[in-house]
Amino acid sequence: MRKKTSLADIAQSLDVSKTLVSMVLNGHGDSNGISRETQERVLAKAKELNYQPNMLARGLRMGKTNTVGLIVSDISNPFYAKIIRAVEDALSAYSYNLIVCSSDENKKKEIELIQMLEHKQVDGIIISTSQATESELIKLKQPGLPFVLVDRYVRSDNIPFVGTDNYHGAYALANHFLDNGYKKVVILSHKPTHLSTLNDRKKGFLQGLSDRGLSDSEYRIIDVPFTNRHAHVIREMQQLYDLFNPDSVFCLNNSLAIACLDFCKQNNISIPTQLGVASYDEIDLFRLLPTTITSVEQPVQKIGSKAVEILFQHINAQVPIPPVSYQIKPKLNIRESSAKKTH
Amino acid sequence: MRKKTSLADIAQSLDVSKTLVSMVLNGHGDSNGISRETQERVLAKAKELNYQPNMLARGLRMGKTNTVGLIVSDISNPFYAKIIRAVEDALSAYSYNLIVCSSDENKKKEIELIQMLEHKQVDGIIISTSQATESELIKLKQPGLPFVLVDRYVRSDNIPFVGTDNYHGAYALANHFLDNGYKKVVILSHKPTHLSTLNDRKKGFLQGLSDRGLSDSEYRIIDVPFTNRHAHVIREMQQLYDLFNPDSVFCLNNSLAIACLDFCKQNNISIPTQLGVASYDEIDLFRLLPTTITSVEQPVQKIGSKAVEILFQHINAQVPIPPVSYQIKPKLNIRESSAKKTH
DNA sequence: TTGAAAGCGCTAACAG
DNA sequence: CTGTTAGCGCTTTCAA
Repeated sequence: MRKKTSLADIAQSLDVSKTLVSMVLNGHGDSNGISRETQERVLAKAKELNYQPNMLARGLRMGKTNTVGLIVSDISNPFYAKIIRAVEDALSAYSYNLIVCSSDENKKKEIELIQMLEHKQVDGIIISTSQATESELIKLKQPGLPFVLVDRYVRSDNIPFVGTDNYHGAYALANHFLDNGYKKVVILSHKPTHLSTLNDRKKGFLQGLSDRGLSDSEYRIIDVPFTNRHAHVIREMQQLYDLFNPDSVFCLNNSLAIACLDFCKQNNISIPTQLGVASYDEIDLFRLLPTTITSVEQPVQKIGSKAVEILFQHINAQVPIPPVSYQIKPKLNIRESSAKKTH
Repeated sequence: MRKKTSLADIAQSLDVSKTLVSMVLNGHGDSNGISRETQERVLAKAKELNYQPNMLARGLRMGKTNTVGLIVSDISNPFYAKIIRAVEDALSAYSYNLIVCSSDENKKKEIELIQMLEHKQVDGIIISTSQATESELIKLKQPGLPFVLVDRYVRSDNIPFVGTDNYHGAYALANHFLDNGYKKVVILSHKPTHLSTLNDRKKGFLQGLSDRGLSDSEYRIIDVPFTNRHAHVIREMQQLYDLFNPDSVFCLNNSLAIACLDFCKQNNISIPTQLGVASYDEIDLFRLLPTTITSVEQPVQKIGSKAVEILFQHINAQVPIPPVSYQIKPKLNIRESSAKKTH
């Protein structure tokens, strides 16, 4: 196992300086007026010795790693998996790579991850935070390290954000429910609800209901904890179903929707004849089920690429630039699971 | 935007050496006999100046980055998303992080990614390769850089591998199909089929059929390209359906299964009464659909953790250790989509 | 108990 | 056209 070849090795075996080799290998040969011939000797020798640059050394020297960090609550959630993919693709155009991390909705873990990324000297961080407030994020943030929030925002005018307009997405869905005759609605959400996404969806939906005159007695909210959410949904839906006798359910994210479908399955509740169902967040299979599932679909591709675009504006900025916020309109996929009520 | 604090800053402001500070901060204070008091002064000052270690510098010096690379064909595929999550969790026990990359079944891209990871000095690489042979991988591999193959292997005794026993998983499924009376089977796969996974599944399934005396005229194989696979599946299934009049389909991975479900949906083909369906690879929703989908489920958790375990055996090995292969048995989820044939 | 000095591999002023 | 030098921030002999 021979030692890896470095710039110095090439320089030495050619009897030139490291500087020269570095210039040539980085394509700055011409601009530094290095003779054609010398350049070719360098290139040839580099190939001969199978030279592989050491990005650590380069990064240390240049203060730049061409790596960004991405933190989400769970990379195996299909929604985040797609965001990650979109971010990866957008980054590759800049020759950047991605360190991904799952925070499991755990603030402590999230903070540790941010610090770890800073220690690894990433050039920027994209994060779907589980923090309630900006203060902790700001405190952590090394001055000058670009942050972009995706999906979830925190009360702040100091950090750029890219996400969807959850409020209006849910509002539109509420109208759709009412249009189709539903009037005893269950809202399936999480607690503690410090997440901007869930809060906005809930607010938007409730506003939608109340704007059409639905009274408080005509809906119920179920808030399940994040841990063991599936089982909680099943149990609480079970209880509420007999008590409240709902005609529809609005699931505030895809995990909750899956759990809700499981509940229906287990209890032989047919959708939509016995229960109308809609989900925030799309899953590929939703449009392929025998009964297709109504959903609010977020433009994941767009979110990812926009987040990267903004991140690079900050990375490349000479002077601090003001943070911007993008709220992209989601798309309402009206499908069979929320068909006009017949019962 | 003040400069970040380094070891030197702490050393200087305390009038001690960088050496000492380094020792203390790495917990080697006691073992180097540094006085309790000095240690505390260092720790206090580090906190006061908000010292954040620079892992680049440390990595350069130590030849170790505490980072591994993971390459799969598409990180947004639910199967890989789960593998990634499992790997991430296993790595976090070692305080390691993960750079993830999608190769899109593209050899050239894969090779570039491997090189990029080597340049970034990752301590090891886990890869679900799209290469046909080991030669290219071996050629790339810097001597001493640990590789572990997951999911897909290449003909080789030189690189450790962790995956499932695709042959027997598919073999078992063939038996299940025959047990339930299916006898005109479509096998839905990809071309070019250089992937060990698809090849083994196909072989195992065909062997299963032939061991029970099914003749060549009683099955058909559809091989679609990777690009635009969904549309291809729909089109080719369409054609074959009328011609061959199959009673069942075995989809060799989850993307193909989704496309197949779409085909059935579009053509109002009811599962399983008109067409039995099974998928290799599980998707959460499969067990929640009104008609649940039979699948061969791979132990993703186990694959991820085992791959990491093996990787670290190699990373920590003083002398080269022989590569091992793990083939984990998959689980056959028999569900409604392949119920006993009645027509 | 502590420090000096060297060096990981690279790039960038500056000098010739 | 090319080389010298310095230094990014850290760890590690070796010496005191």
